Amino acid sequence: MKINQRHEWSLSQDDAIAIQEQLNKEVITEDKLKDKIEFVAGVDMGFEEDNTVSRAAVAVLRYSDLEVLETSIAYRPTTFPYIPGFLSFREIPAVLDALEKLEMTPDIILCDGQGIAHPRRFGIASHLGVLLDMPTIGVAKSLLVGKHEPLSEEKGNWQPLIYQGETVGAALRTRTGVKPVYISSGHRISLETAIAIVLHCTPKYRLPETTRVADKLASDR
DNA sequence: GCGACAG
DNA sequence: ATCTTGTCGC
Repeated sequence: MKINQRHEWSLSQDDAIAIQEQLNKEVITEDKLKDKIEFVAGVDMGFEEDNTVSRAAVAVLRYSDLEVLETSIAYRPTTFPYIPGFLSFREIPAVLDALEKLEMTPDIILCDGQGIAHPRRFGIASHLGVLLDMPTIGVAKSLLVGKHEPLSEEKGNWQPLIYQGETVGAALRTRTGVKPVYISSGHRISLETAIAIVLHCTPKYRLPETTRVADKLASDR
């Protein structure tokens, strides 16, 4: 798919904050996606050579039956350290490379990490969504900000994730008796729709099939 | 100043 | 994220 760059990536932390505070104004947390989703993509990141090389893997699945349709992998020198709150500056460059290699254009992307459940409401899912102007969902394995009431053990149950008095996402049980996952709108999607889509993509395990497939193809080297 | 802190 | 064996449980 085609990618249009909107800003560079070799930045100071202050510049990164400025970009987050500027681009977060463009985030849309209402449903603005195709009526019928056909293709869902998932991304997985990895690091090699003592973290000097970033690896991004993308998998595109058919939404209806979650069959894998296309995958791609991209390698790129790592240029930004891991700093909580700035994950996108470390991971998105390689992700864009991998997406660019794709023949297909997915209708929505599930990202590892937060969407608007972020100190400046601009986690990696929102950043990627705004850059591509396409729907994205943040699916994180742990919390960056916010808290929530305890949720029951059954799959499908969720509790709003509250941060600074606002609902910024949800703690969602994707599998009975297993640790929840943290969902938040990335871009062009509501929390309710995001939860429904994540549950659809998570028929069996804790994490969506999209990210599991991307995970696997990257480690099967 | 003291903790918390996506991957 | 990554380094790593066996082990508990459905």
